[in-house]
Amino acid sequence: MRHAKELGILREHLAKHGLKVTKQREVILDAFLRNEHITAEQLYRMLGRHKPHIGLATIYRTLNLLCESGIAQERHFGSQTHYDNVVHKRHHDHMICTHCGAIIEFENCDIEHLQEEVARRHGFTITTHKLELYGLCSKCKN
Amino acid sequence: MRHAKELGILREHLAKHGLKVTKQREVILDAFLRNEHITAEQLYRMLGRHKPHIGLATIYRTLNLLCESGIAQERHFGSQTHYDNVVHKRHHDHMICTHCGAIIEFENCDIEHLQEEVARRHGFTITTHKLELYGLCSKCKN
DNA sequence: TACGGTAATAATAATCGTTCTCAATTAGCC
DNA sequence: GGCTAATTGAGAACGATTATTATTACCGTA
Repeated sequence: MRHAKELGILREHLAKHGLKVTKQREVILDAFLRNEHITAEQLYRMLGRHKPHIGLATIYRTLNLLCESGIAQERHFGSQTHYDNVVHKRHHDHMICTHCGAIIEFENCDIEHLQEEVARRHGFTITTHKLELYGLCSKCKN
Repeated sequence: MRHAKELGILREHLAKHGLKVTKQREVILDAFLRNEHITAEQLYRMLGRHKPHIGLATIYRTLNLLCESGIAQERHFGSQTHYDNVVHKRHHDHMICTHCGAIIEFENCDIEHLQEEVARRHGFTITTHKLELYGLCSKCKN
């Protein structure tokens, strides 16, 4: 079975809240984990011809469960909500080209350390963060 | 006249794009600048009993103009879009308590320098950025 | 000051992403 | 296997934002 680790995390989260493990939830988890980040709509189309048809509402419900259990993280970008895979992949931030829409990922430990420092100074405990740089990518500078 | 500087910026932006200066735009700009950050809905209620009634659509249109001209910056938070005043106030980022919803502002030059460095490494030119730290504020740690 | 072209407005309808409702189905414990 | 509560899919509903449209306001020019 693929994604055994994440399936375990999800099962545990469901058990802890008296919820049930269903075929749909397993299918959605599996499809979700094949991508870095994805929207509900994309998942819906991706699972379009799956044997038991999966409704859009179920996908939204399940993505929310994945967020609660720490497998996914939601990010508001444009009009849609994107869901990031945060288990296998290290945390990363984004540079977004305001001209062509390109998204460049990066990670920087120094920045994260400074964030921790700022938070400590305010008695704040960080659980997660979001950093987005907007501007022009190398191709669009002309 | 209050907010003469920002009015000048807006007028210039409008002129450059063949758009017109209207009473509504001046009123909305003025009301917008009285706050650190605000939503379209809040502005709408705030201007509810203004002499020429101002429609919600006009507020959205004008806020978009303010963003284009660099006077405002939009931020997606929860389901609504918040608009930040960025002319008088220095750029600042936010710590958001996921328990009580408190928003703590901060600014940190070192982080911004590191952002520039990362961007340079990717041939990216930053025009603006957004940094949000999520977690628990000092009051909610219990 | 009046004119004329064009943009802006208010009201409303429409759109889009997301959530809710509800009857039918299914998981998980006895 | 059967009970009970959770889950599902379909479509309606929702809320924030944008488009439409007839009317009004701006502003350069005469």
